Amino acid sequence: MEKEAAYLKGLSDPIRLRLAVLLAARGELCVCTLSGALRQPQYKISRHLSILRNQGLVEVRRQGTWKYYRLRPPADRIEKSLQNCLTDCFQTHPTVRQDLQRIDQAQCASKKSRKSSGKQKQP
Amino acid sequence: MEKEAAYLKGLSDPIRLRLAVLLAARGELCVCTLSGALRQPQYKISRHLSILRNQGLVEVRRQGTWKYYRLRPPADRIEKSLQNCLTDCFQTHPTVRQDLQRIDQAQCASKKSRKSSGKQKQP
DNA sequence: TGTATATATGCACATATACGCATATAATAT
DNA sequence: ATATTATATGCGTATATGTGCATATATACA
Repeated sequence: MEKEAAYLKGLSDPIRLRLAVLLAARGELCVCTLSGALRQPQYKISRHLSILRNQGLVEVRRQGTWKYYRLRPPADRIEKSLQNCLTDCFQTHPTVRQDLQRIDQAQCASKKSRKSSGKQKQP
Repeated sequence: MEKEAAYLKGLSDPIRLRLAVLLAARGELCVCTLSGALRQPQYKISRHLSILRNQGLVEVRRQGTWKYYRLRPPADRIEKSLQNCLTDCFQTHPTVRQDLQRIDQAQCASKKSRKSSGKQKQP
């Protein structure tokens, strides 16, 4: 039962829970987007993502200087059920709605005017 | 999101997770039964139950010298979904099966020969 | 009253956790 | 090579957590 408890422990911090819910909602997000959405310093987000990663909750993809995090596909019925909960139950939570809204309005580099200058690859 | 994370934190320890799953399966159990099922000292079980209680996961009923713990009815969709997971997904876990088996074979006082002497009320 | 059983808790200790700050690493662009 | 942007991490610190042991509390019974 250690494994399952560890999975839940990964979600047992407010910051990490928000991160997981956002990833469940959007599939894939980079650190700076998450940092903006939660209005938390980048180092804090990076740390929590690395905790989620160590416990097998998320995986990463690199694209240029960005790293895109996503939920790892569930390994069993329990993980699947918990991820369903992230998707189904948490999306209406006020905090989550705000976080998602900030993602949509984000002026993060991956959306911002770098596009106009065309000086960096876009995701 | 603090509240939801705290709920998950309650379940994020192996002992407490097992306790919650057993309560989900059996509805109501006393400390000595749980102590026997998990093969953990009584004080440890009491402590973890009090943690679960402080975080609103369980409630208690007293009957004579025994205290019967049960899951608190879910307060929202999230808690409901998580409790469903305890009931649906965890019941086949080897550890849980063993714990349940020990409950059934329990020689705990609430099942034992006190009944024959009739000296204490039975649950 | 005193005894037995069930449950809870004070205490000390070791370990884990979350945090902020500064800085390191990595990729890209000039 | 240098600068810029994105991300990760070492360090110190404060707090939380889980544990074991001993003991306290509470109820029931003789």
